[in-house]
Amino acid sequence: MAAQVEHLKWIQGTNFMVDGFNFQSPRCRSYFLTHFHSDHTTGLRKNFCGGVIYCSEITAVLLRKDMGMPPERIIPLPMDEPLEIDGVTVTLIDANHCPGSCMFLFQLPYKAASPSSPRVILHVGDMRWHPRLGRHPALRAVKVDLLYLDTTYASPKHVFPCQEDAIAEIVRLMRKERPGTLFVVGSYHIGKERAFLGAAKALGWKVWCNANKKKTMKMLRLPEADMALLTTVQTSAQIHVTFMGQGLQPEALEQRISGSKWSHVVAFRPTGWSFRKSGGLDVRKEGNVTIYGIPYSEHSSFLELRDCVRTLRPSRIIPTVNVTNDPATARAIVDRFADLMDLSRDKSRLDVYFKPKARKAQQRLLAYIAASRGLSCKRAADMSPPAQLAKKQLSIAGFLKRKVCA
DNA sequence: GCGATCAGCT
DNA sequence: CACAGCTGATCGC
Repeated sequence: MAAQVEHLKWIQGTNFMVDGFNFQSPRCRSYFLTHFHSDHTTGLRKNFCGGVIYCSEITAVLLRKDMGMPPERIIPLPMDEPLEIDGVTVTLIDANHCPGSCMFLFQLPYKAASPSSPRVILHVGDMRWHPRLGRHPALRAVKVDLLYLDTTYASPKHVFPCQEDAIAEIVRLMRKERPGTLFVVGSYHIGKERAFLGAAKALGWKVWCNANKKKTMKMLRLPEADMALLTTVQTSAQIHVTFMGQGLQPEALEQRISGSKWSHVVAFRPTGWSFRKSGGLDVRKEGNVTIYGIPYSEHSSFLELRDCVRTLRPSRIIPTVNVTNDPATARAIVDRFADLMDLSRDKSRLDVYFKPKARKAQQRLLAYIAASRGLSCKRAADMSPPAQLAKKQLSIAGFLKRKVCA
């Protein structure tokens, strides 16, 4: 979850906001949306009037047809084409996260930036890094000063295979099942499409999804051949697509095959969190229901993050995910992350912010910082009671920044 | 009472 | 724990 913290949304030195629709300001008339997931559209409604919204063409279709936003507020931008907005050169680069997702590369004019402030800024939104991104002409042409990074898996324990291998694993598991088995693949409103389409393609099977999901998928400009795999007639498909939440509960799966021609149901939960270091399968069996966790991820693994940072060599990084967590995660970002990413401490800095109203997490983070920087826990706890922390957001953020980056 | 926001859960 | 997104509680009007 991208934390709802204003510092992570403003692009420094500009009047631009990225995925920050809940932070309206007269200073900002230009909003940028990286992709159409609800935690990035927080504060955005169809009658949003904070300013114009720049996004990819696919995201623009979703804003119009799925959210019902009037087209005149939306400015769809093509990928890979530098354009000037308010004197800043903006380039959209595919973020390899979900359909329509993009990163924004901002290049500020020299005159606007003071020598110490960043001139080249990359906000990745949510991203799955791939070595090919390091060869992208727009990225090769610049030296990134400031990188807003999707640090969802910013710890060395998060290793998982590429998507192709994760899909191959789904296919292998489907092939070895007995006849009469229905397969169910979990999905989000947008996302995980390659997991079920890839498996269906490999096996030559049809995919059922409900009418809503099909309607959404029509907006994603998927290849004709992929769309042809879809059917809304349940009995003609051996693979069903369902929402990752309730749809993958054993009771819901049981329900799905009760009274049907299927005797068993095997479901797949495609998420990076399901990776097992032991190499063993993440599997849950209950009667005629089997649920596999598949390490199919739409965020970068730790090694991919490291490759990203080593390729781009940014002067500074602002983590946008996982900044609200417990002491162990804070340590991962502040210490281990910096070490393993091979950043030189004098030239690079990691800014750590926290969610103003995440009271428990906030207190734990303060306690951790106090402990690790030689302050007493008591002192940190005494600084402000939780209710006042929200009001003191700026000064506390400053405190954290000084302490963590010292 | 309503919409917005948030913690908690999966 | 996190993902994305739902639910129910709480806040402000």
